[in-house]
Amino acid sequence: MNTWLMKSEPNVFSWDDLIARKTAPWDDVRNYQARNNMRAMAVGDQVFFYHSNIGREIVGIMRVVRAAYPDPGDPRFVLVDVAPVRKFKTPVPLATLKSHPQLQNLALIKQSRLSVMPITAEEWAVIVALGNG
DNA sequence: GCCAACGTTGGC
DNA sequence: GCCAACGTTGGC
Repeated sequence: MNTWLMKSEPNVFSWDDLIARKTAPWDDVRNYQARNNMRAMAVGDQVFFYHSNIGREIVGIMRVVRAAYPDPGDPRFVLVDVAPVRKFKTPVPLATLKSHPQLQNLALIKQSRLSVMPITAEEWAVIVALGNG
């Protein structure tokens, strides 16, 4: 199983929206690097849900329930379907990630505009511990 | 609201 | 194929 992080602006699509939908396509990714990461996802992979712009924190964990398929709105890009796994007891803010010695290589920090990125097993474990989730 | 970073577009 | 102009993302 691989692990990932995906960003969404919560005023557009939030964790609570995902809970309400139960499962939802992750759409509007219009960046090739992010798309390539989505193509590499498999059913069962786990994904951190990060609220960008408003909140700026990882709020929970979701899982991939359908692997990449063409975006009907633009076949150059793809969608994956996701479902919630659990919410963090303590959301993990960007500032905490930035200040953690074991998280300095996060693409979230080094490539701030990338919206879909891989997370290593080590980083995953550190962040889950920070979130008490 | 500003602006740095950076990806894309299009003229040449 | 280069690169200037432009648009977008997202932190601050």
